[in-house]
Amino acid sequence: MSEDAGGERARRGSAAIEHRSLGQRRGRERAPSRCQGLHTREGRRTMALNAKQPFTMPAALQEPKFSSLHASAEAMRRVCLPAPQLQGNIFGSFDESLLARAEALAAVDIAPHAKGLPHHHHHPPFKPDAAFSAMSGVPCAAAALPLPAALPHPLPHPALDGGDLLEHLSSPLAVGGLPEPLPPPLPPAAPLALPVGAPGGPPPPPAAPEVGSDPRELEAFAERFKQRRVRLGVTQADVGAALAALQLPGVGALSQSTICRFESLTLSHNNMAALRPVLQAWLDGAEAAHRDGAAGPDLLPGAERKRKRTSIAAPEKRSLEAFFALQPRPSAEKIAAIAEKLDLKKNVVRVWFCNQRQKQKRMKYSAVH
DNA sequence: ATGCATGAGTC
DNA sequence: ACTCATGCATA
Repeated sequence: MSEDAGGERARRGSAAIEHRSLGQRRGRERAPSRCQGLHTREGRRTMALNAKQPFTMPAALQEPKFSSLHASAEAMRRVCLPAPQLQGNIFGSFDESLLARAEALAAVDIAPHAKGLPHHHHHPPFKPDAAFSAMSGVPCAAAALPLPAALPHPLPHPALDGGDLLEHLSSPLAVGGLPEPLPPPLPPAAPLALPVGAPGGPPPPPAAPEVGSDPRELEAFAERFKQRRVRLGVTQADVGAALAALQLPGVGALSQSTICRFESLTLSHNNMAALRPVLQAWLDGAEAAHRDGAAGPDLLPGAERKRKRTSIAAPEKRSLEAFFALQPRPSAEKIAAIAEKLDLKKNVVRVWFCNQRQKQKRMKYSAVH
């Protein structure tokens, strides 16, 4: 988080907004439940290049794999989770108990973490692929997992052990890969706009679906990608913006955030797999252009800032984490109760839980082999 | 690099 | 109301 973090920020402010693309809209606008002071935005491009896209992707990129993989994962989850929460029964119907319990846990959490470090956070040692079973409490036999995933202990049983519940942080960082040592030279030029018809025939048909979705492979690619990007002297934001120039069907620009997450493997497995071919394509083009001596980029700065970000204070956050350990998927009622207890908007709490769940499904350390 | 958020697509 | 892919704002 250093090499480009600094210089990269504050460059462009307009890249991908406004794209409202191709008849994707549905008449489904859910009632915005009394907009509770939610920040609004104007237009957005909202087209996931993931699955379920009516329009087509280039043959090379179009892999039913995504949609089906996605689908099966979802299906699995549904099949595996119907079991009602165990704890819920244990503690009876008293939300009070649950809340009190979690609060107690949160209170006991004497924050022994080094606050000074930019890296806070203690993630429960969730194995990415174990998330599914871990969440149900009743693991549904890893039988059908699309990935080689039979993982051991999902998670210490939540409710019964407040002490270390939030504490343990065994970080078995899988360092498996030993990618090429970082190349020393670093030419300044930054070729961004690649010719649509990339010369030199670098169209590597990622034909084999398995290849693209192998966690190990993705991890290696992400690392390689980053190194080569840096080598080209291109920032994450630049890459995201340049993606639009590729003009791949269904692929517009991406944000610095997404590129960053790709490189750090903090995206879902599906997302990683879907993005890989795209970034591969950009890389190929960029390097080719670089060889041919390309012109510098011309990014136009300027943009207006707006939306304010609500931030949840540490104590509240600790409580939320405790609640989450007890119940990753609280009912609306519980969410409301929690929100009231912590004096947060219900929606904020709801979103927090959603994001938390999403976090668990991320790839990080996917050297599960 | 990440936290909180939006929106489409689903269930 | 949830999941997923994404992004703005910010530490």
